[in-house]
Amino acid sequence: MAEVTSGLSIGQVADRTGLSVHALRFYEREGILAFPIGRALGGRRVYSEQDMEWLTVCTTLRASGMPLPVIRQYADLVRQGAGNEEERLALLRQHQQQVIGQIRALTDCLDVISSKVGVYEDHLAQGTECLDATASSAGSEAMSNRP
Amino acid sequence: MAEVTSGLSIGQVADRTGLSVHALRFYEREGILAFPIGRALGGRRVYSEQDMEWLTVCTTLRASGMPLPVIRQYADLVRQGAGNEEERLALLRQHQQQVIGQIRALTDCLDVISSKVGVYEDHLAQGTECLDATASSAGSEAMSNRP
DNA sequence: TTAGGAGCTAGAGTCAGCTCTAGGTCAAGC
DNA sequence: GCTTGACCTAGAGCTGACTCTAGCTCCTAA
Repeated sequence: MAEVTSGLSIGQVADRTGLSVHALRFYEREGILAFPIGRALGGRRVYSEQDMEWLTVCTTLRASGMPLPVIRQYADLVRQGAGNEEERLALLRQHQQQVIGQIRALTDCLDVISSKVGVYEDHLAQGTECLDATASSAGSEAMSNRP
Repeated sequence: MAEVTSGLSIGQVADRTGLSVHALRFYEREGILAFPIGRALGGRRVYSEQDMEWLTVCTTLRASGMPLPVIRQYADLVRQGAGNEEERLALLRQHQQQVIGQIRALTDCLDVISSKVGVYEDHLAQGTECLDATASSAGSEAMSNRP
């Protein structure tokens, strides 16, 4: 394999992606990177534009909760080259649905949390004590639902 | 301490909350539960309505990413009783902001993922091969931005 | 020419959040 | 009386995703 002379060092890539140097090496070992990283004289890694783009994709997938084994699967498909686009699309669509689900779940949690915040704000504004031990609006609602 | 006779067994609570029996015991050991769980003859746990409400709060907080040490902090405040409502409110508000941040971040990720899904769909619909090796829209955009 | 800094590999360690195991109690049903 | 099943405690083990260490190389600048 020819030695690469232009590109970014692992430290520069760490700075730009926000990943640690350790994590970058770890990703490579784990087969998360779609393309073999070039090497300079002395065996140092040299990252190309394409590698940076791929890392951006990886960090997006990771940040949205895709596990490393699934990212590796996707990287494998990309590495194999043209012809498996349906599979890649299926994988992405599945993750898309999961992210939509995550957002929905978080939004539901946010509603509960916001209503608890509201309950505490009201109590504090009125200078009253919280009657309910957990000051949970769910609790008070459950109470008021009783006959 | 008096023995409790009415309430739910740990198995029933596990069924209702979706937490495992192991997790319920673990939470108790870790001080996650705001109130001491009653015990029946033989030392078996008996969960009250209040415990169930608290567990609902806990699962909401956990599901939205609050770490166990923070939930314990909150439980400590609740255990201490009235007088620290400002602290509880501050803790909840901080978490509320974090959840809002999480939703925003996930929404950003979803945009990227959806645009990649779109790219693949277009390629497959047109029967063309992906020119870009990662088939990333970000990649093609970067290309078209070049002079 | 030597000190410092960035990089290398292989492999061990860490952390959160459970999850499981071993070895026991206890109540109900056959 | 015996088995079964749900529960108990203390503590070890597991998983995912890094993160760190030891011991090395290589380049650059004083």
